[in-house]
Amino acid sequence: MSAPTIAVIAFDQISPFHLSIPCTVFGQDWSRVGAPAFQLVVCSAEGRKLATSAGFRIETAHGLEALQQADTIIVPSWRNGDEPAPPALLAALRAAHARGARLVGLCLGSFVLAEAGLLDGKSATTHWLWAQSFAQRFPQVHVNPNVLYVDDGGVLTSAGTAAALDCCLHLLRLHCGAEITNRVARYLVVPPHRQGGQAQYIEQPLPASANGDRLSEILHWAAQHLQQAHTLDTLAERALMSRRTFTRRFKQLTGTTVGKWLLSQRLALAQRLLESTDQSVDLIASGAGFGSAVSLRQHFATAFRTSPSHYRREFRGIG
DNA sequence: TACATTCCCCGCCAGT
DNA sequence: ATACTGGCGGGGAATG
Repeated sequence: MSAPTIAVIAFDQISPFHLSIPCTVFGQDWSRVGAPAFQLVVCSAEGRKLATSAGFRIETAHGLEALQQADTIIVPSWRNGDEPAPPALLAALRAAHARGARLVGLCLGSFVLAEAGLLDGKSATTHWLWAQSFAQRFPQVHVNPNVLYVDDGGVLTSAGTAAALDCCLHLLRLHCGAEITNRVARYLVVPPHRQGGQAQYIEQPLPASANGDRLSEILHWAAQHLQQAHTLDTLAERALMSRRTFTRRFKQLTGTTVGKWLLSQRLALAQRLLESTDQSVDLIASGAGFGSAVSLRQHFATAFRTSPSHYRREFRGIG
């Protein structure tokens, strides 16, 4: 059986980052970890010589005719969510879909697939910043802005920028299984299967440490002392504010609420402990400030759709 | 699973 | 007038 052909659509003003993700996963020689070879073709609907958004130029070897042989076609992004795609590209995507090719829209590439009508009635995702305009422009598509990627029967879409890597690893997994994919992921130094949505990346507070700002000091302090119990009142007192002012200023600064922020910090710490230690789930629960292991499991499941021990196994690449 | 209790979020409004 | 503060309390979620 010949190597599967993966086609990637380059375009004028493409971001090198977006282009590089599918090229890294499917264009590199992964034989050292046992992965099969792919036939990677980068093609363009807008002429062979293209500018990138980073200023340097690239030249593709193929035009749209290369899509006729592709088993999988990846649209790695688009210039923005408002700009229509070339009709010839849309037609080529429809034709490929009709003959059974797998289609992938990474990041804003989902707009192109939707414009081609290939997402009608299906579930899809896109960059969270564009999710709303996507939903308005394509009401016939079920947008889920809270996941890293969606695989709806041969048509895949992924969320913002780095989620493209999760999506491409998922594709790789379909081709050669979890074990080899985990080895590739390890080589790339990313978690083999990042769980959970992109919601956690939307307003994850990196508290701007304004000088003399009492509040950001508290944030740092609390993040360093997650194992102990915190209540609104103790934190507010520490910040020398009333409870009401504290909650209000907190929301202003971080974009989230005190309870949610504490929870996400605790979950992140629990993840780190699961990844880097052999402590029991019980120990990790109390170490991360959860009232009990049950409580940790509950929150872990809703946030990451998996259990702590499963997450640990997955991370270590035995899954 | 059902329940009681505690805790949290936030609109509202009066005070500074 | 304008901006910020903080007490109150309903609705709701988390906890044990």
